[in-house]
Amino acid sequence: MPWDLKSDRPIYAQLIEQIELKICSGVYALGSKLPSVRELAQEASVNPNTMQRALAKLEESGLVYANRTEGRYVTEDVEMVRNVKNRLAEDLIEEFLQNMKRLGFSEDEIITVIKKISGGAMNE
Amino acid sequence: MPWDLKSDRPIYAQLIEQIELKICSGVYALGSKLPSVRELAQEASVNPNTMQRALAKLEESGLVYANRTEGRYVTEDVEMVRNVKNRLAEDLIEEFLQNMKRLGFSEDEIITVIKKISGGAMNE
DNA sequence: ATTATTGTATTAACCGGTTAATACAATAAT
DNA sequence: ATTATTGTATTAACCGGTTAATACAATAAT
Repeated sequence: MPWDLKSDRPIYAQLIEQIELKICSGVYALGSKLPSVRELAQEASVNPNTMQRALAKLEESGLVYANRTEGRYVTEDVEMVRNVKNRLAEDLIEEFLQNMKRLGFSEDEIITVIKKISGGAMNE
Repeated sequence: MPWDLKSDRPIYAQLIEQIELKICSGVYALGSKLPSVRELAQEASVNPNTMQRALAKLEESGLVYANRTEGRYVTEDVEMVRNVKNRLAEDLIEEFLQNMKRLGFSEDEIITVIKKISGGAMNE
């Protein structure tokens, strides 16, 4: 899974999202050790400072924690990860519905169209 | 409908989207005259240059056109607007599905959750 | 003991989007 | 004819995110 960063938004914010996603989806398991700042930065092709900034924010929110010279770990708090996952999902859904409605789609139409597309060639 | 611009992405890009939305949803009707650059800029609380930039881009794509000193108009091309609307909807859906899947939701789960939320207190 | 790797911090340069101020030609409105 | 409004253009300043280079203390690995 590539990091696919777009240039139309601050990179550090995108990094936060991507890491949250990886934690929620299990790519980075609960309690597991994260790659080092420098490794992650190289992986994502960004400056270590930028990655550091993203990680610091994630630390604020409690999703990861750092042991000074040992490395960084994903929280063991299952509840917290579940909450983050739910929050992310709700945000995605609300924003999506809002935009579709602005485009002039009704809720029924939205569901119909999603079924059609998600059944189709979407999967890659 | 306010312009609700966020600071985490280039404003001109957001302006383009918002104007596209307003055209697709009929707030700015086909062939109708748009407010002047200065008016629009004031409405959206941005610098006229920034609004001008967004409009210039929309002009490139053909969705609006300018008559030098007369003002700016929405295209009369129904087909074009329909296409834009479909493209915007598809983009929204694809991005949404992609993100939800990354979070670990299956297509069935997505539809279930959308039904639940869209039936609920979403509407404002 | 020495070395390599960890997170962390600092400073300066860079870069693109945004604002600000201003000007101009064309023309609709008066 | 004069005036106001239109889109358009230009230049400089500003600002926040990003990069770059570098350094440091702590400690795991050797």
